[in-house]
Amino acid sequence: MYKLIAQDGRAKSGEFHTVHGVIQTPVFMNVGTAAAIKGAVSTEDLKDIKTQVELSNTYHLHVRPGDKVIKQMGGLHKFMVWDKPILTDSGGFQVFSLAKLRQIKEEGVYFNSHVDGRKIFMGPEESMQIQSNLASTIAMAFDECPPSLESREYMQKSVDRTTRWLDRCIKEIDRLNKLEDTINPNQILFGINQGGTFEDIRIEHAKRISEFNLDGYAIGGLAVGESHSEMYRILDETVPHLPLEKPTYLMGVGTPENILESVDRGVDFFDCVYPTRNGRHGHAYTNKGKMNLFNAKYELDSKPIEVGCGCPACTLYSRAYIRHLLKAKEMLGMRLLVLHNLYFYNEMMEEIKDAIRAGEYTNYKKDKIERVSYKEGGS
RNA sequence: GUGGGUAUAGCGUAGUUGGUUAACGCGCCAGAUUGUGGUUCUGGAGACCGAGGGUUCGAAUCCCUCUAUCCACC
Repeated sequence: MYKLIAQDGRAKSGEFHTVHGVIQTPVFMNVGTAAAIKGAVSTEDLKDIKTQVELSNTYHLHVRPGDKVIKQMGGLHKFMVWDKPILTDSGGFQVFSLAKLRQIKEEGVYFNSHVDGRKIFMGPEESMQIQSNLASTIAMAFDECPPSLESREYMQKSVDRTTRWLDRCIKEIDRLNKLEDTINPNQILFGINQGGTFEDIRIEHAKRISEFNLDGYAIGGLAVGESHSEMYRILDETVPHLPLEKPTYLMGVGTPENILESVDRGVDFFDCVYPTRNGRHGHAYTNKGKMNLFNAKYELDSKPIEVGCGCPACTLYSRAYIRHLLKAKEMLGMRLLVLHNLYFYNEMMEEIKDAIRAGEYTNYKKDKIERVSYKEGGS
């Protein structure tokens, strides 16, 4: 399924073949939690901004509209009219991010729905069943994502439980893929490495989950409060213990700089809310740093967000107009920024892929980091 | 013309029986956000309290005059 095309140092580029098409890596998966990219972006738009993979969320879709509704509608692909790969996150992160509303036990997690407060139980089997109903291309294992400041003792307990849960996920998805009414009988499963900032726990866990011979492996529980240098240290230590000939997915990361650094450490799948959330909040990513389109200095600026950018926003609209839309709370303002940011990320991933395949990643990375972290954005 | 009310930041308001650097919302100016709870969160600037005079140790608060404005009645 995964074909390693090139390596440049530890940076790797591959082709991941799925029933919904080929993914060229490194790739940034565009986050659409509730089966939609926030900011009024349609799946039609995604074609214009080079989206390869859309990411949705098991927990959120289970709560609303319900995974059984989506199954009856023919699965997530049909439902949202998107025929390329979809990855569904397992709901494990919500255990962590909705921490005030949960109880973790060996069998799984008890949530209170954030929509109507009703009690929900989700364990490895439930998560797999929901993801099978959604019929995503790639399902994620149901894990626990503990805060990085947890004690070593808790972390070890949590990671051991995540391993037992992975075993149950594998058994359940194998069972589900063989059922007659399964929409995507070829659904594949990625395992998730945990261990906080304890590198020995990380390494041991990476070795253990690698033995399961899954189609891909993710690193979770990073970018949750620890410093960048700690995150990079954990990647330095952990990634070599995950299979080189499988996708390596760093969950929830990150800034353009985070991505460039993580690629250099062997990661080739990413996702992050930054381009969408920051877009909704008026921030644009450019090769001259980050811009805040709310700023007064753009009031009479007739240039596009980024001169030379081929995104749907930059090919037509001025900074002044987008600033006005944002100030007036017109939805189009958000939409244009989200389109621009996703295009920027997707294009950067393409550049990264080309650089690795050309053996020029080191120079590319150095130059790109300098550009994206330029402070006086948008001149 | 007569009677009454109101004047506090760009706008709308709060300021307790007169008491140290006059508060709040919106707006304005910035900053945050890492497997998204969809207009969020955190800061900042900005008013010598309509003008002038008086009472008082001390006035946005009390008194007088003026100005502006609103309401009612002629």
